[in-house]
Amino acid sequence: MSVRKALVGALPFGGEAATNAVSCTVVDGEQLSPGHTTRVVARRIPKLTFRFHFAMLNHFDSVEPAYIIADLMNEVKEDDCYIPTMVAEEIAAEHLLPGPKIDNAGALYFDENFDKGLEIDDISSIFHYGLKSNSGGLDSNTSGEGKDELKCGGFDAILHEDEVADLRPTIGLTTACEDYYLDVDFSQKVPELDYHFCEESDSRNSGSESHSPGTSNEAVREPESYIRGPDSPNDYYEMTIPCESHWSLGSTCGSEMLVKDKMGQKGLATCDLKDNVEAKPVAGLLSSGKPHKSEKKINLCHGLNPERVAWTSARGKFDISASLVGETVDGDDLSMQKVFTDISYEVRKVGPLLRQKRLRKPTRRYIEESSQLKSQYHRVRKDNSTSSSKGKLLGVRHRNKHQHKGAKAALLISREVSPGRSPRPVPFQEQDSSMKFAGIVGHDSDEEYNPVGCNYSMRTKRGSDRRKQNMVWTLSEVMKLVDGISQFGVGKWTAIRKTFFSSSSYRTSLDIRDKWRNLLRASCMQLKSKDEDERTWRNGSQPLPKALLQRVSELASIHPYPRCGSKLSRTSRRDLSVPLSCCDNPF
DNA sequence: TTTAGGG
DNA sequence: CCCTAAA
Repeated sequence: MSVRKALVGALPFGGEAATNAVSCTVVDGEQLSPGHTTRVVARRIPKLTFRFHFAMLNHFDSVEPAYIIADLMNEVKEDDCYIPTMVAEEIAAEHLLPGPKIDNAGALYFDENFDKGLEIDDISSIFHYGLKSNSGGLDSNTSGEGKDELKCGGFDAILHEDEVADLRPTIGLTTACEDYYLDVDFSQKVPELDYHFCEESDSRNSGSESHSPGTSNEAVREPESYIRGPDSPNDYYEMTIPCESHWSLGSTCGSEMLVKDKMGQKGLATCDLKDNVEAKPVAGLLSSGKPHKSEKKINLCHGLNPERVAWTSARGKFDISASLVGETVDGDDLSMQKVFTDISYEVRKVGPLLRQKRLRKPTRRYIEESSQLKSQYHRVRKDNSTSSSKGKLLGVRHRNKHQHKGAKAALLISREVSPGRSPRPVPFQEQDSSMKFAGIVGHDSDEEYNPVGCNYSMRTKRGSDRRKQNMVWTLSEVMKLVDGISQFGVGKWTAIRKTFFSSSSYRTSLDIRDKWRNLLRASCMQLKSKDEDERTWRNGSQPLPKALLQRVSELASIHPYPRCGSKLSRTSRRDLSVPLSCCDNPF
């Protein structure tokens, strides 16, 4: 049996990818890394199918996608197994098959016949221009014969149907999926799933109607697509895309190229298999139905960023089948929206991830920013609910908060919904100094605090929305802090937070500790200058009651702050003209 | 992950 | 309020 090699795509391990005609399910848990091989199960599925892990989308450093260069057999039968070869070499565009036309600038053009190749009858030609397994370069042989470099010795390790079914549940298993459909009736979901196509692949695939957009098969599909966040970040999901993918990216890794979808819309795309994928549609590249007037920019990165991209491929090039951007909503919740607006797909919760990696909790800043974006996003959705959902593009910008190692990636998602609407997230209405008095009301109702509301202040610098929050400490909060100190002592900030600030999620243990340190200085200062306590509250805040500060001093003597010596006293000496060391032993 | 220290 | 180091 002749074995041909084709690029299957980039997968998270444990994932599933598909070419246009053959889906490839990674069935073992080996981490896909360059040079490694893994078993996949090939199926004929007239869809682009891949499975992905939501943690990829949700967390910064969870799963590194891998890239599969699969060796496809000449004639792939259903449930055939083959061994893909993992390669890491770049794929040169000039080695691509003549299917897409390549000009001297490296631009790839896909004409109308491009999608014809999706038909199963043409699979031999699809994968004819495969990749050499060892070199990673494309086999430029055009004789029509594939290489036999990879024997089918792995067939003795063929997984059977039931084993595969563990990874690929049927459509009936959609109970968990329902939670992830947003704002759309469930009846609108796409009923077709890969297993259905598997069973009738031969008959369906031979006809062109199942591969042409706008046909009856396509007409029933719900164009609106979105992905809802997971209830558990360790779950992974399956996304099925009909193979009527309208556009494809070339395979030149690391270089920019011009791509053109079948609708004739062009775009710039940059592919870097290791680091990122960037697609800059020039004019409606990602929206074949309605070209966009304004340019859209989409950055799709994996690695440290929550934006992910999944690939499928055919004919030795990459086809970006879906592009996802992440947006944390509340904590670990996540909301996704695909970049494609003209291809319907659905996301199903499949099951737990094969291998769990360490997850990093999104930073508070990230959560706040994303929730901000979400609120804006929903407003935008509402405003545009009557208009076509097509054409929505996500401009994704990510930035690193610092250039340090570890790169805490914070994500800025700017959405362009219609020309003229600002793509930038609108910060909360900036609060003036009046809010600083709002908290000093004396009643003990911190639950009435709305962290995103009137008491939330955000300092925004032009261009870069730094989320700085100035949550004014209310008197009741200070009292609760004092109570916490008296109960737990100094240093048990988490216990204090959980006990006394459980309703104030915006008060972290670090905030509490910082406040205590400030209270120490304040109480110390008050003791030093008893008669001019008002002067020091020049910042607009009202002074704390002397009794409270007195109690702070008492608690400071009982629970001395650790190492209250050098630096803190120096700053307090500078700022408040009072050495903090006086608080160590006020009595 | 929490705490301490410093800015 | 932020950041990092250290535990």
